[in-house]
Amino acid sequence: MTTTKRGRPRSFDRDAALLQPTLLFWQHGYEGTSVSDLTAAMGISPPSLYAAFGDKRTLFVEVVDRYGDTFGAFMNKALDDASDTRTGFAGMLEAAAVSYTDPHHPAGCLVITAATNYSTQTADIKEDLRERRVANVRSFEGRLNTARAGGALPEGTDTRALAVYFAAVVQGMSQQARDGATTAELQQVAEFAMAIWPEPAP
Amino acid sequence: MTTTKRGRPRSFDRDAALLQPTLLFWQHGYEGTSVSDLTAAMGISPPSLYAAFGDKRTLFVEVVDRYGDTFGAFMNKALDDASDTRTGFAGMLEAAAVSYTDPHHPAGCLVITAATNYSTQTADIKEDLRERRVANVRSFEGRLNTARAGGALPEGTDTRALAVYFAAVVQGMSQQARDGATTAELQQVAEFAMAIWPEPAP
DNA sequence: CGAATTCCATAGCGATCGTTGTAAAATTTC
DNA sequence: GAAATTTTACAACGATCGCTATGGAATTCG
Repeated sequence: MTTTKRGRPRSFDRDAALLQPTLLFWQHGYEGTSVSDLTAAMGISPPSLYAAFGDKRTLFVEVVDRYGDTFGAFMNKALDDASDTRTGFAGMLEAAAVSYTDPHHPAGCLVITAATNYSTQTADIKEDLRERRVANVRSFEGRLNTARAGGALPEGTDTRALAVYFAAVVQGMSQQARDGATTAELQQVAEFAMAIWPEPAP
Repeated sequence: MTTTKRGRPRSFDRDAALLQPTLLFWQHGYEGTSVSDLTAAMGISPPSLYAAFGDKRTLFVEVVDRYGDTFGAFMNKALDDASDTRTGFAGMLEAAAVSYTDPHHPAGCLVITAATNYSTQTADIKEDLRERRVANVRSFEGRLNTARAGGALPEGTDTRALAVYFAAVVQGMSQQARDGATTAELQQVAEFAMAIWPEPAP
């Protein structure tokens, strides 16, 4: 028994409209993007934005969540799909090199760059993104632990340090992409970074 | 024939007063730091700040210049002081691990983080910092070229890619420091990163 | 001393920030 | 068609932004 929704219908596709805020927050960050910028890019008025998405913070969090499921999904996908942990990390770095320099969207990673500058009022936003990055490092560490337990890494491997290393490389690639590095340059960086991986036991 | 300056003397030490803006911009970034934040931390009123330092942009640029000569000087110092290029880069990464996690000042590097989020009005500020980072990559590349010419690196070494790699590692370490990585963890990252260096000819 | 000069704090400028009150427009229900 | 409901655009809210006009306080010169 579903009845059609009453009242004036929304004049825009809520889901499709999320793309513009994503691109703006990605390029300029949370504080660098004003509500006026958002409404202008989306072609709607402020009350429509607030009715559909809540306030600026709520919209931002929804954008970040969605980013993780779309533009940012390559990371876990590469790690999950690989046959072994080593090629998983190698594929993840390679995918980052391509994604971070894709000309169809802003350079780098939204989660890394969108809230590095923050006033006192927006400290919770930067904290939200920080926690996501920290969780990602821990995810790396977990995968490396599994690999070590399975014999794919030497017993004494410091998986924590290795996880921080890979996270740093990814974040450095994001920064380099924003500074103008090319896809080929970042692919070289990705390849260089894998030199750290301990030789597989023969 | 120097005559004493007339008029009411300045009530604060201009040079010493620069530290507070440095720490604020370092922690919160250009747009995340308001003039009100600055004057409150410096203990002076807005007209005093504008008379002594010009507008917010001018103050920021002076802060960045000064940062390069003080907190950020470790980088070129480590590279310059080393006996060979390899230990130079190793020492630079090691110094970054220590400096970026020094509890006496904000984590990470001001040049990397202080203007990643920017509105249309402050695009020139982010561009200024970007150019400084790009210049730094080129400086890396120049040092690596010298090393290759001197036989310290194999003839076929892609020094450009290697420079981008080291820049990415440094920037990733800065990000990790801001996210809470410890000195020891970053020192491990620095050590890992040097695994890329080609074996010296015997 | 008075005059000139320089810096100080108060207070407020216009612009923009994120957000919302109001009322008209557009739809479904009855 | 009338009532109910939801979205729309216009306009404006208080707060904060970067910045400055004004006038008093503190110093040196003559």
